[in-house]
Amino acid sequence: MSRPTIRDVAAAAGVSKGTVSFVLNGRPGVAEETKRRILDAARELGFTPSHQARALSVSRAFAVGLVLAREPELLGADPFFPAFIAGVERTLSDRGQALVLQVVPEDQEEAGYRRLAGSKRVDGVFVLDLHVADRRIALLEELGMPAVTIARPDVPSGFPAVLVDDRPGIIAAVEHLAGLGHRRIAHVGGPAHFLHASIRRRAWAEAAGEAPYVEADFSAAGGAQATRDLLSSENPPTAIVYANDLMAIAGMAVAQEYGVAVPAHLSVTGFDNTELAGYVSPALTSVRTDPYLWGRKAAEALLDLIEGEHVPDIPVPPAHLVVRGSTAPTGEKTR
Amino acid sequence: MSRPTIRDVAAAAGVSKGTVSFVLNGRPGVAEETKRRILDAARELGFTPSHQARALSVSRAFAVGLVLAREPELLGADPFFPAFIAGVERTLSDRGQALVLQVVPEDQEEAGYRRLAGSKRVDGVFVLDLHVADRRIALLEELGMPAVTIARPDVPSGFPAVLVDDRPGIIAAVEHLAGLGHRRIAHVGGPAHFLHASIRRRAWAEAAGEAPYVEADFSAAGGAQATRDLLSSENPPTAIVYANDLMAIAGMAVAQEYGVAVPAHLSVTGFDNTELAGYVSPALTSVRTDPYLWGRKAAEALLDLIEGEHVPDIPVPPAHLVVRGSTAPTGEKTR
DNA sequence: GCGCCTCTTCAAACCGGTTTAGGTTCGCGT
DNA sequence: ACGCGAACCTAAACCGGTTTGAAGAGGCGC
Repeated sequence: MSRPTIRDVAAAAGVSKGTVSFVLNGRPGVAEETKRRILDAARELGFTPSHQARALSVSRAFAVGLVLAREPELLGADPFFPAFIAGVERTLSDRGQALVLQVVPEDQEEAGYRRLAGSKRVDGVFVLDLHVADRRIALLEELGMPAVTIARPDVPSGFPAVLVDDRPGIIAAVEHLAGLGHRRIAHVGGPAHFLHASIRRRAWAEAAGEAPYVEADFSAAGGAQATRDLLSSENPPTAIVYANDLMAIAGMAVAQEYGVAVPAHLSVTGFDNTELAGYVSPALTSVRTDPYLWGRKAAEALLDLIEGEHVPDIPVPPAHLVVRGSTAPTGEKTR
Repeated sequence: MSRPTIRDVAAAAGVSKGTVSFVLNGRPGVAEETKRRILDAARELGFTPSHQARALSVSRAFAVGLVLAREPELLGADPFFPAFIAGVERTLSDRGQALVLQVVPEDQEEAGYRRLAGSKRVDGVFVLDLHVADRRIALLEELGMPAVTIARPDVPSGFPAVLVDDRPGIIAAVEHLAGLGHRRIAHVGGPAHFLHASIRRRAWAEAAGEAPYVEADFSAAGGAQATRDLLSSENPPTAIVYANDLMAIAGMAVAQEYGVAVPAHLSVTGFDNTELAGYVSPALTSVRTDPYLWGRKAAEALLDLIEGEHVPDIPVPPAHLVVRGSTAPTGEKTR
């Protein structure tokens, strides 16, 4: 026999479908005795409401969407997504919702959102990796799709946002280096069109003053190349603040290759505080972020928004510097 | 105005809902002229069929599920999932299906599958990280849920499987090391209850003969600890074959800390060939796998299976050794 | 005994598709 | 002129829930 339907439960309990529906949704107006009979019958039959049928009648998908617009290889290296997704899921599964993923090539992000919205597969979406003037915001507004973004303070996004502030982390890194005597503190950033990359860069620029900047792409290869550029320049920096750990680790390898000792001749900081940061040599000073928490918060906000509540922006604790062995005073010529 | 329904299209084209449905699904028996009129009307109105309604009437979810049972932190470090998921998505989006993710604590994996199956949210699932005697197989059979596994040759899983053979990669690594003169080639493996970990271990054991083995957990911390154990043992190995890159990289850092030069005094190999492998110092010799491809193949198999086709197991090209700087002849006492 | 109110339950409509069992219409053979 | 089959299309049932309007039952005051 196939799965029991609400009709079977109704028949077993000797009532109508409507009454069963009322009981199962905890609505008032059903006699205690009847309620009990229905619940017993439902348990007896092992009834689980059909998600599809419910979705159709209340026109909700009971799912939210996430569009990942990165090349597969890069995705694998980025510790952000899995942690963020885990956080999202944490909230969603508590609330009986599902997460629908959509991985698309970087240039087809809009199509991804359209697809999710067009077929009403999801009730809302997350918007990650905000761009500087992000077209997705307008698109989603046009589609009437609820959304929550991971945004930065002072950059209105038009939707409720989890406000992540990268600046304190970057500033802490720069100040930590400055405190160690560094004066030429370079920065290897991410693609400038990403809001987070540009904000990290700006924070660095304000704290570090005049110093070399290289734009890379968050990949190890990009970090390595950027480091080569910096180290082979006329007046190489004594410290480099990287926009993520991956580039920083690749950068340390390049330094080694160039015979530049870390941290004796070059101090290095990362960003993300990936697990590996603590297990490379020297261990990487990095900025700790908490994508798992962001995921949880973002999902809560999105679900509330979908249910029609008014959702304010949600600030999360600022990033925090974790000092390890890759940073040291300048001039220390040990080794 | 809200989204147009099939009824609106029918009215606009002056036909019945049924006819519209026929045309939109490309079924024969509709006059060319009518077909054209209907398609025009649909385009005109910007009609997109409601996924929910279709799902209800044909009782399909048009989605497949993936249960990730790992702790969030570990998830972030594992390059496998994102790449696998990207591959899956590649196939799915071509075929109009969606991917529903479910992230659960490691001990609640079964509940995750039950949840996906119970509400008919998905038409099929992937089973990853097979265990040695995996209870999920029986569970899914009981639930009547189509599934595709990522399995290993000679280990029947009861469902169609993408057959990934890790052995050639491990054997190549060991033979490469043996060819360089190594005789004590240790292995740092993953948790023994994972099929892939136990198979890698067995392949290593057969190729390397008597040599130290340490079980770790695929994490950097675990890899570091295992390496400490090996290096501080009475008769330390001259080479270590790690079951993944993360542990290998952490291991290299430990070696450095112990004053054991890689590759001069210790050769090291990883597994996965993550991007970072090429950008640490020395660059890590590793075994290249292709989770993106596995994802694509697995998704194709799963969709075919759901449509009732008979699906054979799918072998994929074996893993391949990528030699880099972390391996060198024994006895080379350079530096 | 009657009207009225409250409490409980039911039947039916609805969500937006797919599918099936019939109708029409038309051309054609005889 | 008639019967018949093919081609085309429609109406209605169905998927499995939710929601609404109304009906029935019982209790109360007068």
